[in-house]
Amino acid sequence: MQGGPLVQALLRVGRCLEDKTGVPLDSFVKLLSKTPREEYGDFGFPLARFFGRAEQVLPEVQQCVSIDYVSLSLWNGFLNVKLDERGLGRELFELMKGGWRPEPLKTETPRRIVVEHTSANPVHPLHIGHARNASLGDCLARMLKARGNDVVVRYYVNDVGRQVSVVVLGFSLLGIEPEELSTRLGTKIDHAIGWVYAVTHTAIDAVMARRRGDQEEAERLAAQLVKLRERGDASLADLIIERVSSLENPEAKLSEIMSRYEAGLEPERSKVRALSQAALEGFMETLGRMGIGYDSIDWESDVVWSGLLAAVLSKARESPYLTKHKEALALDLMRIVRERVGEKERERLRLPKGFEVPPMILFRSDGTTLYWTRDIAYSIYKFSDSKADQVINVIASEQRLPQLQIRIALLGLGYEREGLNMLHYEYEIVRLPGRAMSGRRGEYVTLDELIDEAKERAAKEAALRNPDLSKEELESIAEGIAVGAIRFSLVQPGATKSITFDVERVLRLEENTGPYLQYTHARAHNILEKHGQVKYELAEPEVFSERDRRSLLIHALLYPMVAAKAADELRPEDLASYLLKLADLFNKWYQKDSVIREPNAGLREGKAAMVQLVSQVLGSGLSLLGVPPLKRM
RNA sequence: GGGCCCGUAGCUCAGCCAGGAUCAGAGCGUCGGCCUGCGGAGCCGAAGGUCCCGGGUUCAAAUCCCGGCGGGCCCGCCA
Repeated sequence: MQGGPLVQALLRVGRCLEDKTGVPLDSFVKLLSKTPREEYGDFGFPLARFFGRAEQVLPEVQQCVSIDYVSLSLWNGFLNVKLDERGLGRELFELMKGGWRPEPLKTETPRRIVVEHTSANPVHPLHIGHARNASLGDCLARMLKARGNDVVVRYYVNDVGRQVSVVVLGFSLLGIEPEELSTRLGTKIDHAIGWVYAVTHTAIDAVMARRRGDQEEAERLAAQLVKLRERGDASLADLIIERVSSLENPEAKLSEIMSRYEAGLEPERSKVRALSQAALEGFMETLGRMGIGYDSIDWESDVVWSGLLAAVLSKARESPYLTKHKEALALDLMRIVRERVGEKERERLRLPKGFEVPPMILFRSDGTTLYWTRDIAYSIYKFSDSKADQVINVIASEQRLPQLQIRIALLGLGYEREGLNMLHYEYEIVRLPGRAMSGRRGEYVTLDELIDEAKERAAKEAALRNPDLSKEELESIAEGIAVGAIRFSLVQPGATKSITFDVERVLRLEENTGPYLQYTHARAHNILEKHGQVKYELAEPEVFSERDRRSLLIHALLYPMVAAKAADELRPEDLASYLLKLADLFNKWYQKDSVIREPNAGLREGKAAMVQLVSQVLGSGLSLLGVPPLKRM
């Protein structure tokens, strides 16, 4: 029985209601909520808003539902659903005996969905900002998959463009390989690359600032270089700075590397690839620790070299929307909007009314392409390669404009389906106190450091509580707590909230955190461990007459619907708050009622079944959030 | 200047999209309790708020509309 006894019952009510009153099931599910007062029943739906003559049809609906543990009533325009906990319990025990487990309700309209996330540039280590992207993206993918969709997770390696060229230039000025530097600095390779990137980038900017006479800026950058110098190898930093300063035209150097790479010429072709690959391996190691993986790694350079980009560009050249902007070839997006975008499209594109869309420049004057140009081609590829109905791009909201431009460009170039079904899942970036993080200045808190710090704290705490644990067990538990704490803290606030990074907050282990949920799960698991196999046939539904157990039961049984809704609405934060509430109810009950010391066998097995249910819900929900559901901690 | 996001307890935030039935909530912090009970990463209690401000719509507004104010982001031949 999909959804379990409660969700099935509620859906039956919804369907009958749709049948008898025409109120869509969707609206019912959307607006159904817990009642504020017990005497109204358990769930309420504001029926009067949709249907005036409720009194007349109520008996019909009731009869249509015909589930003995469900009764309906009307109050103040609300249709209230009251559950009989004994009937619900009886049904639950029966299901559990048959091996039923709570899981998100499967969708009736499965789609093929691509989720592209993280896609950090291979020029600096992953930092806490990327972690938010990765955590959100991975969580969306998990939820959508569990909902029954066919999900393909992709990572886009941005190895074409200016940024990678900066690192390549930096290494060639140093005359050493990334591996060597990594060894010399004693850091992961992506950290070493990030250091070279920051030093080179800042050195170039400083030189340029000085040359154009911006003394103030030059001094600021010089100060930054001092910091960077201390953080790595001072003599190597000096070498980069010195050689950058002696370059006649650093920009021309970068431009040369870029265009040769785009053209696929050696040695740039091997060099840039190798460097990106090295950084990527560092990323995957970190993401692997976080429990995050991909179905496909897509290289931006492949989009260029495979001819995909050329095909799109030739379309663009023949397009009626081709124009010139500041001497460069561009797409006249405003004209596309005027000619191709109606009210419906405007909404799908999320284009604000009256918004002036700037033209999209397709090429730099040195002939190389811009990232958004390549992104048009890649977008088409994501749809075609995965035969996707929808593509979700998890990208910071600061990129809203270019993302919108890409959607409009797709529309204008004849890729209407792609343009309209591409969703920019926006999230606010993580800020450091007082400032944004900056890869090119080397200002960031790396994810590796954060995990290690969290792990250390967790290990201390876990060792205190579990002196019997082996080193290996402790290690893996601490890692689980660290990952749980970090991921939960990044996914729990709504994606539109900007987060100011605060180590203390992220690593907290108390209520309203990932570890709190993990702890609750471990407690539940512990009871079951001590209790042994649940004997469902002995379980007495009467056990749920007690208030706290009753609310726990009802809340836990709602899980399949909550998880389904969170998935459809792409709102992991809703799942997070639901789980917190469940944990609260569980812990409150736990405090004053014992399972294994319950003398009455019927009640004991009933409670055990309830704990089993809660533990399964927590286990499933935590997995969807990417928080490891630990059994001990 | 234009577009978008955010503004709720000292702090971090939920509720707003789909206005209602004790809707003013949670956590942190503060203060006070609970360790001979299945794990105290827990539980119980107290203090703490003009829901940024001003209008409007409505029988009803934290929620919708308009106008302000404060903070953030974007408006680059960077990504």
